[in-house]
Amino acid sequence: MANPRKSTPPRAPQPLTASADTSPLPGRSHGRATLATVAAHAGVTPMTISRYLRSPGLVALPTAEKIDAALVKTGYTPNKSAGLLAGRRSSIVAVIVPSIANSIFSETVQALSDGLQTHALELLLASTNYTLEREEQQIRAVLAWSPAALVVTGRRHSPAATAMMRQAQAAGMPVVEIWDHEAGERDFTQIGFSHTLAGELMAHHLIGRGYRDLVYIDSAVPEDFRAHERGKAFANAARAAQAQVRVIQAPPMEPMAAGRAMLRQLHAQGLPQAMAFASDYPAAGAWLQAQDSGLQLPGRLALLGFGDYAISAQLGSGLSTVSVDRRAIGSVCAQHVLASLLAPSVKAVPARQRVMQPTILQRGST
Amino acid sequence: MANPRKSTPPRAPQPLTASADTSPLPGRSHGRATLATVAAHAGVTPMTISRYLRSPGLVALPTAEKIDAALVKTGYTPNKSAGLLAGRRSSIVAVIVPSIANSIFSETVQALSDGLQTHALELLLASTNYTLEREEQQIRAVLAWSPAALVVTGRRHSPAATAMMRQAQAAGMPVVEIWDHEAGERDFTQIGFSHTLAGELMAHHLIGRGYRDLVYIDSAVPEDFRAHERGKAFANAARAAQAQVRVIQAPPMEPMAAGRAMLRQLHAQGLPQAMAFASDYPAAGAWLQAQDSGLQLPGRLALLGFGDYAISAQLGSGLSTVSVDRRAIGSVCAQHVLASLLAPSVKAVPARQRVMQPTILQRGST
DNA sequence: AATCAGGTTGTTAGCGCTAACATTAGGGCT
DNA sequence: AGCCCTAATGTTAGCGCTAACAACCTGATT
Repeated sequence: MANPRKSTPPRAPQPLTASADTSPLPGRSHGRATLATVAAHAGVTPMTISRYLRSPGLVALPTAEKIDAALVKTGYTPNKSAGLLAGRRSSIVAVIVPSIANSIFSETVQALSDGLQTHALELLLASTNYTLEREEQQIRAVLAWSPAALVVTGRRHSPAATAMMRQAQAAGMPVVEIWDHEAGERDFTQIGFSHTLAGELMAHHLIGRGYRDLVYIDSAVPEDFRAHERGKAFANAARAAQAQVRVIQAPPMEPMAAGRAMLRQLHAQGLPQAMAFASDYPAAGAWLQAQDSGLQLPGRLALLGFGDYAISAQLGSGLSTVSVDRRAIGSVCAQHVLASLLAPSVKAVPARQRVMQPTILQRGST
Repeated sequence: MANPRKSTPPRAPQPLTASADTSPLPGRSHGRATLATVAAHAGVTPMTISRYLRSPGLVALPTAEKIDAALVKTGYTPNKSAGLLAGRRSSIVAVIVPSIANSIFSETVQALSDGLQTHALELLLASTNYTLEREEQQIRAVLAWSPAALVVTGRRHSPAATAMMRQAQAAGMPVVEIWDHEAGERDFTQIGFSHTLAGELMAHHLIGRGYRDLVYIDSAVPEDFRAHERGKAFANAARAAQAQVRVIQAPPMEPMAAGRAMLRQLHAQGLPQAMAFASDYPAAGAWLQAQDSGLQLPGRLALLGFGDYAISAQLGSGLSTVSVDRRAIGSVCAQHVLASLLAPSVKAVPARQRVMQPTILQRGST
């Protein structure tokens, strides 16, 4: 019983594909063991191994033990391509973000990845560098892998990209837009917040605290639609409240340095009462520049960031900012995808929106 | 001649797999068009479409035009799983990092991704949360997709993980360890630098500038081997130079806050002459805390970070740090992978090491 | 006119796996 | 004893694609 060979000799004729019994090691051709290799070792059919791997409860205990041994001995690694081709069930989730390096997205991706990993889903990640053209290419590329779900950033896409997303969704694939939200009938599930709302929130906060001469420092990236949307809403809300407002595009340099540069420039030409930024990084840069210039915050100048990055809490009495739960976007997205995949019917989890609320985090700079 | 139909009527009976000619739209079963769908539309064999897609020069011009039209009409998207299964050529590169959110790695991943995208390679990304156990799981998971290459972080792996990596490499897959380097015979290509060297560099810098009572604030993460290695080397080098040195583990909190906390604590129990950190974040936190406490830098206390993050250049007269080219690690890795894949022989691009040199970036804090 | 080379397209056979159904062995029931 | 039901395993047929080779059609060569 300890020696399994005792009961194995009178086994099936096992002509198999090729050798696999000549060498005790993994398969032949290109190295890896296949189900057939394992099956030969365990004295059963490949189908039984496949079954055992996916629902162990379906095979008898003695068989299971033989299979376990064979699995270890052969060092079997499943071939997901073959599995996907035959079974039409993918374990890949495709995620497309503007930038991997930008911590605003990387935390979301991390949370998403964590959520998926517990269910053995893999992450196929692509970045667009903030261009719709690249996004379209990337969507095309990842769809070729028949992912279980497609996650894209934002609600603006090229016509071709939208068409591909629609078709994928029609074929039963969950398609999610993260980091954005717009009211009304939408084609896809959105998990995010309204950047218009966020921009208004920023304006109202500053106006509410008495600042009437405002500047919004916009993102230097042309296709950073969400930052522009916040800026536009900020300006509209400010004007509606009779405040003076300018929207200025940041110079295309490292964000914190850009914040410093903008403050320096405005300092030279005349400071507004308050500056709002497209993200906490330039705001932090401006904060540091203000400190270096001996500007009293918020007495002489108020500063408002966006995103609630770690640095904002660390700067002196704190940088006021807009808090958006970056990790929640990722984890809610993971949950949504999992729910969609487990749903009995494809339509059971329709394009329900998950709206998040950005909130003002008032600290010492306003 | 212009009308190819002239010679086509007496063609093959083309029974095909199924319909595909009954409906002008994409395939049937599960929505997507297949090569057969396109072939039916173009009046040729699937093989010809396949050929055209991979090497357009091999098909005649009139045929190419028909195929182009059919491609557009059917909205064909290739099925990479099937292609991989049949052709054994993967376009996936698997990358495993400790953390996606940590900007230290996300910039490397971004550079890697950029490098791969130009050659139509996709990125399968997984994170280990700094545990070898998860790393092993992730390696196992990504190998199931037969990636074209495997990139892991660091040189420490579980025995099973190492075995899988060895086997993959033996089967011809480039396997790369990034963010680390150790002299001598190694199993895998390494693209990174020696953390021992970096730690020594930090100690020598501080000692060279006259500081003799040192503290290294180590990472709070137990399996952040590289930070520990730097700390150990730092301490050894300091002791070898007759300096006094302590290694203290940071509290497990947000890195900048941890830096502040450590400085506060040391301030209470007696400050060393210089503090070195496992990364720029806690160093920046300490810098801000020092400023809030009115501590003169570097007169009363010297601060040395690691990583050359953007913030370090922005803090007052600057935070001295160790510069390591995070993006270069990613782009060199991409180049190496591409070279390996294009190499005629698998052995043509062997485990050649790419050693990078960390350098001290002296700024105002030391 | 027969031969041949080269360019172009078709045919065949699988890659490794799983859905769907078929088969077999045993156990409880009337 | 005969029957049916369930549990366990096997068989068959492909998923969509590509490697390898076969076939064909020119036009040039002898």
